[in-house]
Amino acid sequence: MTGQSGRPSSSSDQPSGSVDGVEPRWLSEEDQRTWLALGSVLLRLPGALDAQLQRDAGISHFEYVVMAALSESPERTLRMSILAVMAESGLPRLSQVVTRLEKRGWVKRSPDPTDGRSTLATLTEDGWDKVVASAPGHVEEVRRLVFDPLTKAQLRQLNEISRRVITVIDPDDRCLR
Amino acid sequence: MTGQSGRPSSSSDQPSGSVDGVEPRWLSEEDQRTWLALGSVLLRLPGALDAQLQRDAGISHFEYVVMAALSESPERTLRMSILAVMAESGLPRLSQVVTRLEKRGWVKRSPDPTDGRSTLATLTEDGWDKVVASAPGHVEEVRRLVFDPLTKAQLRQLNEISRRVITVIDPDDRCLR
DNA sequence: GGCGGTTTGTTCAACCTTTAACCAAAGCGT
DNA sequence: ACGCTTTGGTTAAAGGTTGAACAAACCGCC
Repeated sequence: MTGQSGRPSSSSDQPSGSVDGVEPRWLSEEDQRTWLALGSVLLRLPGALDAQLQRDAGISHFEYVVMAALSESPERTLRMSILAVMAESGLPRLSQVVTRLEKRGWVKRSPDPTDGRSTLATLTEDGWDKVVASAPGHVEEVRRLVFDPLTKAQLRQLNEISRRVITVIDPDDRCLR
Repeated sequence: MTGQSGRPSSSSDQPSGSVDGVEPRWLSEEDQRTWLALGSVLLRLPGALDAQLQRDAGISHFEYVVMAALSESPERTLRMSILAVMAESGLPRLSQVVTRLEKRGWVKRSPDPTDGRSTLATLTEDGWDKVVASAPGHVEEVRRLVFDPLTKAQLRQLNEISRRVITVIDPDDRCLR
């Protein structure tokens, strides 16, 4: 119930005599149901993904994303700022996660020779093994929760729907390529 | 980039000679793009909603949901445990948020006369005013980010898609009614 | 070459969430 | 009525995230 947009069932219901000038366009019954369902997905899908990785691999989804991004980069290395963009997180958050991963021996930091300000994060051999070991289970879960229950047509729609929503939230986004 | 399922571009790529027996079914190129886009929505839509409410009303999305749920209940009152289910949160989280809302004068607690264990949360007059004041802006944002950019057909699909995903995550869910 | 302004990254503090422990009241069998 | 278990809720501690402040290095311009 993230959604349903909590329109209090006021006494002055549908009529257009609002206090502040314009009467808000409330959601229709059907739209409310849609919003309710979407809200639930928004709230639970990330949790479910996290749970699987935590359970089977002992890492958070975010940690996985960071290591996965490194694993696909040349030299398995990325600058912190680039990595932050790819992981859709701020620098502080990334910095602490990398510290955590470094302590576990999966990532190591090194100064960038070409730019004294920036740091390079590199996935270690152990880190690569960790990603390889974790990926199948994670992919399987993604497939089970999202791709298997939907038809091909729905997946195409889901792609287009997501794309449109993102465009509104952040018009200049790298996710659209 | 929550998603893309971080399949490390291994040297042993598509072939089915896996170490642990079964080769995972990787995602197709197109599915990866879909997953990437969905991941971005999962990550940013909640943030965008929170941002709007924080900016315009000074409350979090969760606080709004709690108050909205109360505003639609008889007597504007709900038992904590029921409210927790409706807000899709655990009791501890709810308890602290209600404490916060109580301090702001928007909610008050009272013991349940019919059951000495449980507590009733009631939306005060001020709380009701707060919800009424916040709702239009929130609904407008939901509409702007999700409903306006999508076609009627896409909204129907989105409803069905969400429903299916939730069913897999949590087969016995009250959201389906 | 040196000075201001900007980028990059880390650290610190405040806040929120989650997990576990805890207490009080209710149900329930004897 | 007495214990035992279950349910409802709060509290305490631990972990993670966000925002502000800070240090270091680069860049452009004089």
